[in-house]
Amino acid sequence: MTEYDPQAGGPVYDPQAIEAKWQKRWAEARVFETEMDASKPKYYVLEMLPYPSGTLHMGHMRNYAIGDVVARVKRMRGYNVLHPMGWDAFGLPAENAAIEHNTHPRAWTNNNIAEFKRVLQLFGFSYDWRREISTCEPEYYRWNQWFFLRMLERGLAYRKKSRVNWCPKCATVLANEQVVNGCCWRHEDTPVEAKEIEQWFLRTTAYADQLLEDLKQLEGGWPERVIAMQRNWIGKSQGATIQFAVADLAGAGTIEVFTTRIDTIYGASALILAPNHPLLAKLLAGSPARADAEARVAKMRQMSVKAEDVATAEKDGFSAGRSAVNPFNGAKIPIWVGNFVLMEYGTGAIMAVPAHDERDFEFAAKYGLPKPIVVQPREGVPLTGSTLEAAFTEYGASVNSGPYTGLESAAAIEKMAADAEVKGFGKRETVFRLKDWGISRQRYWGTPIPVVYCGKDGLVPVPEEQLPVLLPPNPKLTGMGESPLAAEPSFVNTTCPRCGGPARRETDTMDTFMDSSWYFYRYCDPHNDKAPFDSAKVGYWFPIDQYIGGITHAILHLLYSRFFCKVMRDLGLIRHGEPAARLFTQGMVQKGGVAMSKSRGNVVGAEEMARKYGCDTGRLYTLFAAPPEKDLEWSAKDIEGCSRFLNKVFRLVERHAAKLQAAQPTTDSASATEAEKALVRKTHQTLRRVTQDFETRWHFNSAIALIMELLNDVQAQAPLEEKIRAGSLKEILELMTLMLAPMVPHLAEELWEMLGHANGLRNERWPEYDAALAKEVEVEVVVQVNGRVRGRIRVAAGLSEEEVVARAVEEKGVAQHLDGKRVVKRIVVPDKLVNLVVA
RNA sequence: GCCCGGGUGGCGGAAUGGCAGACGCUGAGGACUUAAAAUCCUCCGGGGAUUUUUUCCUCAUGUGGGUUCGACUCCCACCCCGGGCACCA
Repeated sequence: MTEYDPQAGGPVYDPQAIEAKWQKRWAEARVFETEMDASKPKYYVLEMLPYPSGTLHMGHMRNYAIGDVVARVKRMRGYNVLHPMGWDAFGLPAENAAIEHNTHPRAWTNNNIAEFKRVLQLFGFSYDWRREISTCEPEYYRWNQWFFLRMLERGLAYRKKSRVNWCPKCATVLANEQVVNGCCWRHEDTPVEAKEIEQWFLRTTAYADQLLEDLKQLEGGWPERVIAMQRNWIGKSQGATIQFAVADLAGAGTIEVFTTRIDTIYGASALILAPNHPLLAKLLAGSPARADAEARVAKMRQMSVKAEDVATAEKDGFSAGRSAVNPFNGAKIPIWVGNFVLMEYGTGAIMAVPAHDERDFEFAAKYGLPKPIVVQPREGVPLTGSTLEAAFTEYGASVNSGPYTGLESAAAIEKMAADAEVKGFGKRETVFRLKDWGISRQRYWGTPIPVVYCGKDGLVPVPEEQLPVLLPPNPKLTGMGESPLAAEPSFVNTTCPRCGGPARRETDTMDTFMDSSWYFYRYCDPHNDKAPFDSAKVGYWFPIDQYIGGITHAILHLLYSRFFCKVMRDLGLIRHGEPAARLFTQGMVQKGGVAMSKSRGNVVGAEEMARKYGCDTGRLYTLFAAPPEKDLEWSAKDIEGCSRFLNKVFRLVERHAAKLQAAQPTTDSASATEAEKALVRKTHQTLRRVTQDFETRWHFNSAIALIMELLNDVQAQAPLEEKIRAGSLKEILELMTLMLAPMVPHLAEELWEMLGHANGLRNERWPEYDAALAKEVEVEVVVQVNGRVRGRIRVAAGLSEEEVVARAVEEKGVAQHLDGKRVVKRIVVPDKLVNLVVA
């Protein structure tokens, strides 16, 4: 590794040689392989598993660098650390790439995995590679199928028709993300249609309340915004459902309406149904407006289901020609159909209260419906029908509301809901925004859904002993039409497990979020072929102590994982109710203001950086350039600075190492010079603050800055060998090395060896700072007059208040500002500051 | 519209009620060198005064108020930027 540098007269820092050397030693000594060990506290640190997509760039690298620092610090702290890595290997990009390059998704995926793994290993991340998993392997996905069957047994998996985005040219379902400006992403002139097709769903709504409630357990451990986003997504509303009888139509029954503002029901001037409301056909039967109405409904149904299109669409509606009866006062109100009423939420019908709801106001204004006022603001100008310019949606006092007139809104809601229950035309209800999780995908590269359809027995689950249902090896992939599995007769045609007769397999595959919902349990027991995992092993390692990943997964992956966790707990497989005690969402690495990604073509390859500067420098850069939770803009110049720093550290140690190898580190300061004492003090102060930054704040950027400062202080003491005795210098350099070890592990190992240690860092513990050595003997105290800095004095640490003030008032700049004035108050912060308040 | 973040030099950022701008980058000047690279040293928020390589004053952390001896930090209101959800009844 050591080339001779004629200028410096010694070996130069050669990161590639050092890194290869230590990675080889770590592998030989199996340093990062972990087993259960009851004698140590456990620590499970995990970075979200990557989708292997080609180039491993600095954005990926940052994520793993953060996790690796945590893993290495915890090891130095004496924890038994589980730190695994695997591959989220199924998914659409592999299938599209396979079509484009005329290859097989498996070949494409495995190439990418090999590439990712090679680069991760080049960076020396401290993974236990024996635990590696790949979700596209049958040994893994058979357990997706197993979980699916367990959910099917419990009624948590079911089939239903649902409204989806449909491209008529592709003849397939599109994800919301694949709808661009209302059209198919591949056929930009083809509007996406809303279509109802049969799909598999997982009943996430069965856990809506728990998913919401348990967020409280995560407070403090998860970022607030992730908790807020999940709460938002689950969207709990409490209210009441009210039954409105249909007037003048025998046998039409009642229309159910959900409302959170039952107190405004006396102001309802219409009922509005969703265009696909099941009762609509009955209401329109025999009506003269029927043909026209059906055409309008058909048009409304074609509207895109994309959220922002729906939100901005103009309100549209028509009268159904019928009326309903307000159960509170018997008033007849007309029934309308409106495009803004969603069948998917609540009951698919609303009561329109134009005076007290913005949407209803807009609808009523367009169609000339009355806007009776039934709530008045508690203060300010009362509302009148002629001056009402916008809906008043706040709480106030009920008016024109029969027996409830005069009640405050909250009291009216309570009383009216209770009365509705007593009288039997309504009940209190809680509604969630969360929908069941649609998992069917008409794609090849995913887990086959393990059910068959038999002409005689109907839907039959594949028996557990027949798992895995394997993907057919050589599919015809076109990216069009239904699932590629449907075109494989050898896959589709099977026998019914129940009657032995001919049957068809389900040809849809599972959403790949299934794969990533439970992968972290598999790491605990990756080669189990009898069960997804051994509960005892998971019991030892779980919950994940620290989960690290991008904010992009704040809802989908993390919500599905939480759902799986609760289902698994109810299946008796695990005992905990939340998968991860702490979550950290790191910022993205950007270039040109946008996240690095292959599709944008703005990636800076991690390998390229490792070749140019060494992987330790690459790691240090991502840790130093910004606090880990913030986005960071890639800078080629800043990484140069990090490289300079590590070079300086290397040269410093290299220059003195030979003389220090035999020395004993010493903390004896009796005969030390002032410079030496100051440097030892600085070292221990740095250690104290770096320890804090690692343990409690994760301010790696500040920790690195502190070590840089220490290095600058050491270098300011030239010539070092004259000013600092060998024992002290060794102590200083060793502590510096240990502090750097979690962030630049290869260089730290090399420095440690240069300092005379033969056994590497693997058994070294994180050092404790020495409070006595860190203590300042002399401090600079700031002197303020009326809160403004007027001078600084150097005094012995711990000097009494009286003495400090006595010294302070003598200070030239201070005295000048005190001249002729009376000190009315003085504030003394020991060893820090004096503030004299003068009148 | 609702819910989260966030606004500090030329740039990334530091400072968790006590010296605003640590540390790094960029830039300027210098040393070494035949030269370059590397390395090392000095300076680097604005305005002003001054006895001008000195000493000091003053303004400055999105804006305006407030609390406090003291506010980048806490409170209130507003502006701007980023993200999430969005006819959710």
